[in-house]
Amino acid sequence: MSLTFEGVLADRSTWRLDDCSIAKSMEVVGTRSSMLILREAFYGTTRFDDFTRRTRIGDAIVAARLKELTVIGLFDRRPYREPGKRTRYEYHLTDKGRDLFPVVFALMQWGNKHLQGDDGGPLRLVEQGTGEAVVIGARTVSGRDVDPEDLAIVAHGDWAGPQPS
Amino acid sequence: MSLTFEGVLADRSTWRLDDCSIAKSMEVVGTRSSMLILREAFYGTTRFDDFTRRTRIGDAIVAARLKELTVIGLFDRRPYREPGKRTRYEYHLTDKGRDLFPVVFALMQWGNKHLQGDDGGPLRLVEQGTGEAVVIGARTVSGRDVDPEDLAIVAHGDWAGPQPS
DNA sequence: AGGCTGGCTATCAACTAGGAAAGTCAGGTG
DNA sequence: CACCTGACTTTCCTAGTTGATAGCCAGCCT
Repeated sequence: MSLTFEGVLADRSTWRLDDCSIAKSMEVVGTRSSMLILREAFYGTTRFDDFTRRTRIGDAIVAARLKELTVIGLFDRRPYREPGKRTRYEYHLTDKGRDLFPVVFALMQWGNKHLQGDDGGPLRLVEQGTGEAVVIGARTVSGRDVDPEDLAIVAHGDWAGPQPS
Repeated sequence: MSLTFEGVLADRSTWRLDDCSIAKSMEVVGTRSSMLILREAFYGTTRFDDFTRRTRIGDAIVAARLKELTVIGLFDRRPYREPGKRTRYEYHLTDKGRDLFPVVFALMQWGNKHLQGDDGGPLRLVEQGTGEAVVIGARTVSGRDVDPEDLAIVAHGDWAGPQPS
């Protein structure tokens, strides 16, 4: 499989990628600790000590990452107060953070398949209710699955539907 | 959104994740340089100097990564020879490497939406032929889209379809 | 008031990622 | 044969990630 380039991109020797979104994303969330904290957040964790216990990452790093991810806008920091305790903060995923869902679970899916024993790793994603296995993959906005062979890359603003050949 | 845990996982306080596939995946491909090299590989690049030019990563790092990713089994190293040149090697994605497709393009999708200007970044994925926009997301193996709200996590071997309530 | 607890903060050291630049080496060219 | 080129390799250096350990401080408890 290799992707097809459409339009102005067709000749690969005439352009180079400057503003790569993949590179930018990696600079924001491209660390093990960020990913594990995000994993926990998807699992419903919101409090500092739960993050540290469940990820087994040191508290200094968790504190630094939560701050950083909050500044970037992946977490929303909300005060809460338990009876008899002072005010603390909970960290809730924002929409921007939730949108990382495919990234985090595509990593899990790949690790389950290729880095674990034959059992396929400890956890799996299923649909609630039916229990049907869930996969992270490509589909068109209208909901059809897309075979990886049939994918193409276009430049922004360089596509007006299929061209007559 | 936070995921539901099914079966033995239901009480979050009784278990801790040891063998996390996300952590394992990040240790293998969790660097900017690996991701950019994979990006180029999906774009069809196979040769050393094309990787260095198109990713703008130094040759030392590209060499180290290609070797490492080949050892891990993401690339297959094949000799080739151009007329008047000596034998060189091309790096082709294996199935294991190709399976990282959702990871790489989920990162691109997220970066396009959240880290670029209003234009949404330089490149987009479409279906070849129809030109319809493509998204990376969750669906059941039978092909239905799954709303992130309706996802659940189960432990391996701990699910036999929906239970009577 | 004084001690304790929990959520951070600060410091230090080990390790890794990455850029730059020079070195190596097979093999083709003059 | 000497030279050159392209594909790496090696070395050096800087910056960032991580773990470990210790410190800080608000506010509850006695």
